Amino acid sequence: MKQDLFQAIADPTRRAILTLIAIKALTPNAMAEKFDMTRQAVSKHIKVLHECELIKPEHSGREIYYHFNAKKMQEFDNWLAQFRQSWETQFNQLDKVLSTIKQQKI
Amino acid sequence: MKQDLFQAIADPTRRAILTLIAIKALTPNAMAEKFDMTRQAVSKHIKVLHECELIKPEHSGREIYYHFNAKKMQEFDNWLAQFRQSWETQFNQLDKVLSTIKQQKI
DNA sequence: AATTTGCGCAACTCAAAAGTTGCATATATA
DNA sequence: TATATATGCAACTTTTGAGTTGCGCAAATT
Repeated sequence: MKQDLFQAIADPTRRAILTLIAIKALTPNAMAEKFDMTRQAVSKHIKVLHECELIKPEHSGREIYYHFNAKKMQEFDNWLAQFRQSWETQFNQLDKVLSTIKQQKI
Repeated sequence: MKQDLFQAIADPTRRAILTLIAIKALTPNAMAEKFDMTRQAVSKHIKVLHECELIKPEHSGREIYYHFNAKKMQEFDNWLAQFRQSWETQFNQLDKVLSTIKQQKI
């Protein structure tokens, strides 16, 4: 099943996995040691992250190191872009209010 | 129930609502007209978005205009910050590869 | 005052997702 | 070759979430 990017990062465990491997690639076992759940549960999260290409496997013998795929995460950044103008506008309006208050004080 | 910010944007309908009201504040009825679902279904999405403060209500008689809260959306930007270094690094590495290929062509 | 309209809340159904146990496969080690 | 280790897959249970119907309340309209 093709996984949705937003769905993938909705789970706290998966976000924690991403934070971990953004620093250093890890094997499923290494990840499982960090969380209070079975290896299989972590393995399912890995599957979701892999299917939406947020992580990439690197095989090394019988171990699999999963790497963070920054390129995919940028899609989230691109989605956020549509709102950046809004928040800049709203902050400009806040600036206006603040400077108005300032003037009233004087 | 206190809603999770990432959970809130996991649903496509909720993302569509955010995109809509980032342009112009809307009432629940106005939103429901845009989607092929009942007003109550939209109302539940509004509840989720409101609980995590991604939207803010403005009462006007019996109507409620929901506004986009840009400030809250910035928290995603803050979360993404931890990955920015990763993807700049990964793109620098791509640049290296590309310039290596370029040199081989010459 | 009676009716319509806009909205939220509660109970319910149904589907999906998180987590478990058990098993199969491939690689490493004794 | 036998055994231990690393991983993925399938079946199952439990939890969560999306959507519906039905209801009640408050504001507007008649």
